[in-house]
Amino acid sequence: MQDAFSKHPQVKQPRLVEKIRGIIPQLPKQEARVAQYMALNAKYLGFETGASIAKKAGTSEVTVGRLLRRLGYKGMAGLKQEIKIDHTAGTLDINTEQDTTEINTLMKHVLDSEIQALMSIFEQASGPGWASIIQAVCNVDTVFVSGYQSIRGVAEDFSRRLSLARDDVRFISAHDSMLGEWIGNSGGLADGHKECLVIIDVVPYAREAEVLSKLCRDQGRDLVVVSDEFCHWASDYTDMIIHAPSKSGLFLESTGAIVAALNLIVHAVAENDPQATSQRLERWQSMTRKLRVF
Amino acid sequence: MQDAFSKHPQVKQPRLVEKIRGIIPQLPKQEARVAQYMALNAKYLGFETGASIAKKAGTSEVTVGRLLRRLGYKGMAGLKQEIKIDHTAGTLDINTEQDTTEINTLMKHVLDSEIQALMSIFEQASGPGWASIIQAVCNVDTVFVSGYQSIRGVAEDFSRRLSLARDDVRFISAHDSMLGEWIGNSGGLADGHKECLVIIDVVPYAREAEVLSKLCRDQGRDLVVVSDEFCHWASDYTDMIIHAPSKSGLFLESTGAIVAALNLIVHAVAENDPQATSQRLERWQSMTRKLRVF
DNA sequence: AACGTTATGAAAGAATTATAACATTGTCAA
DNA sequence: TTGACAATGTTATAATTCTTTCATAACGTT
Repeated sequence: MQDAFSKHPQVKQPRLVEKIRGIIPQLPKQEARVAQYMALNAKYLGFETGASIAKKAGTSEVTVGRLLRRLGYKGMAGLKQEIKIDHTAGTLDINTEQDTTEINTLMKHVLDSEIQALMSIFEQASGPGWASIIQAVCNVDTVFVSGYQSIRGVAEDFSRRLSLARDDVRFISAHDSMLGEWIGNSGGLADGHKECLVIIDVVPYAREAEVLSKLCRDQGRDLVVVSDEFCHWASDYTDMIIHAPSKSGLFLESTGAIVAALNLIVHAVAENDPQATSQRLERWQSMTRKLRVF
Repeated sequence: MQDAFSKHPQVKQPRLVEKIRGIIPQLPKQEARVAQYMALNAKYLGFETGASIAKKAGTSEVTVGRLLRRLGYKGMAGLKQEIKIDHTAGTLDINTEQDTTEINTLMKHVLDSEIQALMSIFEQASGPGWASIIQAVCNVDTVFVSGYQSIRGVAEDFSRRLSLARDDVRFISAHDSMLGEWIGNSGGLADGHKECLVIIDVVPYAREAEVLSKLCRDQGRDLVVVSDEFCHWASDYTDMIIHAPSKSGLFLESTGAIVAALNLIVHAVAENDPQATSQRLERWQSMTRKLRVF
């Protein structure tokens, strides 16, 4: 696995095809055939295997391997890796071309995962579901936030920051507060009063999260779940879900993507009514100044 | 939530994803994870292999195979075939170019900043100062952690996670606890007892942070500061500083890089004594199992 | 023609991946 | 608790895929 992250494409045409096209003239006959085939079928290359390409190009497996190596890939696996990256990165062509100073392999790998995770988040934040999530958080009288264990703090921070962007944000913890906030109206919302709950939960999923979700829906609140890529329970309760990839090869799962997603939500909510927001910020600053916290 | 104008291939959801989504609720935990992963990464499934999916989903290869068969495919090969068909039929648009998400300019810019910030962190984590920071956190009897305002939660999470990697980690908050932890020995450490403090602080810097830092040094503790790129005060007290870029163009500064840095620290500490760590994890798991939190 | 250089595929081997059989663990109800 | 049964991982095995080595063929150069 050669350094993947420094290779994100800037050009639309996948590098692969470019590279192949450029090199064809200098190739020996058979290899050129293979190259030609690959260029033409670049899209399907992911499904091919060295052998299958060889057969279709009418040559031997060995030749395919040789070409691959000549192109600078470490065999078929390497090529697939690159294609895959082309796909992820192709959707948002970002300039990541930096020469990063020497970083060891694990680090490289982790960094790559983190970047991928980030990209995934930004994709989701540009996707069709995003707007409804933001609306759910904006057009509501009260927003509740909850999170457990290893990301509880992140959830609390989220509620703090969201408070800077809008009114009536509360962090709740079923364990601590016994859900006093929700027992008001005999299990339902007051008329005309709209609420929503943002649950942040990662593996190992908290028993509490699912229970709370059910309760939330039963009482008529909107539900937004920010979770990791393995969360299988959320879709039973809502379709406003953000899946933040967390698998990065570290001792504990990474929470970077979740944080990024939450940051984006706060931003979007703030953007939703910029004027009100800047007023809020001002008031906040003057408050903190009086408190002399800083 | 199906908007007609979206450029997204919602309708195009391939059979595969449908099928998976439908069956997830009835699946056992691990298989559900795999299923979830597959649904989320349907686009890239073509490049994956049974083993690679297993790894990324954090389960064993066998489970993947079982799921595949449960879904009606004859193993990995069968699935790939189906994908290939879907693909050629244009259902899964693996095709890079158009029809992919359009991310607006701000987003692109923010994403770019975030990535840069990440890279900066990873560079620092490979630089010369890193080792001493890790040593400071490892070779010490007690680690204190503190953080304020908008990243207080992050700091708390860090202390929770660090607790999984080593003993005697405590979150302190001068305001809340009045520093009871530190008034023991008339302002100094007991002999032979080594302690260190990790302060996490971002702009606008908390008055408390600097005071605490001074106190910390005066009493003979090591000090690590994780802060943003503007932090001006930390270098007066220590040279173990991580600067996590936070300027990203969002309404509030981004905390992604800080979180990444903290994740890396936890990992490095865990790595420092892998055996002890895995034992700790085990004990933790059995504890949580007894508590039935999950 | 003699020679070296490059191109190529065959066969053997190494590595990876998929499947099957078995063992362990966890879960739930009596 | 205990026992039955489902879930999951382990080990072993088979199948596939990739790489290496080597012998031969093709080509051009002197």
